[in-house]
Amino acid sequence: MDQYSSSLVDTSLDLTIGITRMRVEEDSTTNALVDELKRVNAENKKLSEMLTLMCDNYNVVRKQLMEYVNKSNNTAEREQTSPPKKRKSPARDEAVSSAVIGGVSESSSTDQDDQYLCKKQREETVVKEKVSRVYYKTEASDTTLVVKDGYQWRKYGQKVTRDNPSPRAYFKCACAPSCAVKKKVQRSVEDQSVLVATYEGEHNHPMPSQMDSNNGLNRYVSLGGPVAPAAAANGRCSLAKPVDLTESKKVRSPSRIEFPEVQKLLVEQMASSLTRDPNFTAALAAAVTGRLYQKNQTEK
DNA sequence: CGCGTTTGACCAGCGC
DNA sequence: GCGCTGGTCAAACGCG
Repeated sequence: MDQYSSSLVDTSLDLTIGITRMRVEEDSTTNALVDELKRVNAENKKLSEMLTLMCDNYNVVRKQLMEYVNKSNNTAEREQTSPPKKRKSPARDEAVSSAVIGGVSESSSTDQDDQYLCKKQREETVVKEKVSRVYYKTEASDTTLVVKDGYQWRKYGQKVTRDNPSPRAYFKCACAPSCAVKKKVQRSVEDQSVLVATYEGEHNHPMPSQMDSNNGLNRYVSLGGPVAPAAAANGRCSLAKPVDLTESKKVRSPSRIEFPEVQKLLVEQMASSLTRDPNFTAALAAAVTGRLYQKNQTEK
């Protein structure tokens, strides 16, 4: 019996030792996981800081762009002394403020553009109307030239232009002639799923309907500009209704970017835009690997 | 039948 | 001056 008891004690001791060892191993594994988690968190924090820095830089650049555009508009308005010509210069020499929708941004300037700008620099720039360009990301299967920007439009023409195989549609605000805003919609040459809408003029009436701002096919974020259509909404503008300029200003004001949800959307769009840019991803990968390499070197 | 869209014709600016 | 091109007009057409 004593022998049995002693073997039982030995077995229980072995078990205790085994459990303790397992716990120690488990603890070390947990510690290793916690360390790894801390390391990943630190990396995430660094990346987050980088992104924040990029956001700050982006905001600074955007602010400078807006100031430049406003300055150009003011200068052009002062210089606007000659009678308006019916046919305008290409949109490139106009004060164009752009927006980014669905992660598609305005393409960078080409050599042709540079030549054009050099040529144009010698000429006096006359801006007749405020022009903004908005990019709408659509479904690739969607072949219509309709963008849901919250205003009611009447199509009055369609034309195939020389530089783009896809047709360009011409729209007038349905409130015309009281509102003389026009827009041109054409698919992007680079990406057929992107609709490029060029707005000319400024609505002198509030948006017919502002319902369900995120329900539409097209998601959009405006960087500000003379005409800033809100997202997907349908409705007919009423000529009988008095024009509510305060509401109109509320709708068009660039300050709406300060709304948290819009700001969040802006960040999402920007992040999406950046991650789609191979140059950016390459630069980001280089930065991350560089930091990891640096960290490994310091640990050794 | 009314309204919106389509589409060919026409107009006017621009470059050669 | 002529041709090219973008922009607009308006009759024809389709849909509800």
